[in-house]
Amino acid sequence: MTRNARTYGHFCAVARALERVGDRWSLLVIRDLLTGAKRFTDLMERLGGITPKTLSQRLGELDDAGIVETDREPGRREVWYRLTPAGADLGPIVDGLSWWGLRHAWRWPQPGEPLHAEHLLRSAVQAIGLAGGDHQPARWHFRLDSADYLAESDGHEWSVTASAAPDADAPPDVTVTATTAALAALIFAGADTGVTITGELRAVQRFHRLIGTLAGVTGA
Amino acid sequence: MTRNARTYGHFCAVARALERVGDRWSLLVIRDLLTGAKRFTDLMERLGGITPKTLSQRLGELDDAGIVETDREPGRREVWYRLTPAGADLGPIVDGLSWWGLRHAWRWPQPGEPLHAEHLLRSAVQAIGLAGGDHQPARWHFRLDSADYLAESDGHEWSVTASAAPDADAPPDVTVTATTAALAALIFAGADTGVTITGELRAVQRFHRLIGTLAGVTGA
DNA sequence: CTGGATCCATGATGATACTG
DNA sequence: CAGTATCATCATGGATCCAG
Repeated sequence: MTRNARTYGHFCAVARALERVGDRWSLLVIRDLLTGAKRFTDLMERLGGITPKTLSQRLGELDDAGIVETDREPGRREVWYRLTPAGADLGPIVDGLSWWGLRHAWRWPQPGEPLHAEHLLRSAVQAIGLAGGDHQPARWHFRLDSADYLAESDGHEWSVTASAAPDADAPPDVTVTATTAALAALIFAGADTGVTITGELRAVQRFHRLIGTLAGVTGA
Repeated sequence: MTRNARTYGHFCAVARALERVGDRWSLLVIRDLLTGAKRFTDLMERLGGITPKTLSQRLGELDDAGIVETDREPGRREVWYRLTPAGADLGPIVDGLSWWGLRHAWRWPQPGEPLHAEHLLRSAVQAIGLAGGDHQPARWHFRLDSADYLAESDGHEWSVTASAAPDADAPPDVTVTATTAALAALIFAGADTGVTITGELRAVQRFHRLIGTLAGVTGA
């Protein structure tokens, strides 16, 4: 096993935290689990560039640290990884990094740089929050490249959930159907080709108003 | 030079941020600059365990990234490093890590683990905030191992500043004189041997009440 | 097919010593 | 005081392979 037990040797809570989540890739694994439980290959797909060895190692370390739970059921092939409550408490830190990255480390997509729906949605809702938003609840259902996502606001904070099939008990305000690339074009360039938005007129208008804020934030 | 230009290749603000501050030691350098500008050797002392080579490399990368500013004056030996506004914007992330570390990654001091006054004060004020505090402004002057620190609250957020000589225009509510080890003993074990606290009675009582919260937080 | 493990190359970090 | 230089070690990346 020989788990990475490198420490900083500081009696300091920041150093203690970084001993658990400061390794390369760790916070990105947590980022992708914040939108819901995933399998090894789901994570491999989102974490483009990670090697299976490193992912396996990180999941093991995060499990040891009580941040990730491994769900293996006898007779089931799939292994699901999910955040523990302690792992979910890292949400504000990931959001903070997203906020800072949007403010100070923005870069347009590089050639050949893969774009994942979840990462796009995270940036988008972060930008809405950064721009002030409108402090109203919202419930937006996205169907991108045949996968479902839910972006919702309680009027205060936004969150993104993956694999959220529409729920009859809590219908979305708007439903957006597109490819991830088409949604990116809408958000960054205002081009709505290939994007279908349904919902009540006012809700759709509000969606357009709020989603338009990302270009402004990054252009500043 | 050959600066570390490793990227994640994700079109994602979190990954963009981690490309700049995700390397080992980077956020600890930022942690120590958040309390004020420092020299190379000041940082070496606080970052126990870092090698001069790594510190030099990190400072160069953070300077390139616009997070740290290097202040060299001709004819002066000292080089001062300070955070830029973009660097100061990382404060909430460091505070978030401190909060999480206090909650989920606490460990009592290991044998031989050095304890730095700044790190102790950061944990202490973080714990006060975690425990709820009392949302009153405060201004506490510490003189620990012959160095000055100021912990202050605007009633909402706490901050720590190093090398803050007492300011006649804004006198502190309480003044605490001790060694770092003695203050740690007060905070963690309630032992006030070797700690001198001066100020108005009510302010001193409040200090004792608030500083007593850390043991409770970590014991939970 | 998913969920990894293994081997090797490379690059980042650590330890120690030394210098302008 | 503010770093560099050198060498050793460890973590990560890339490719391939394997078991259920």
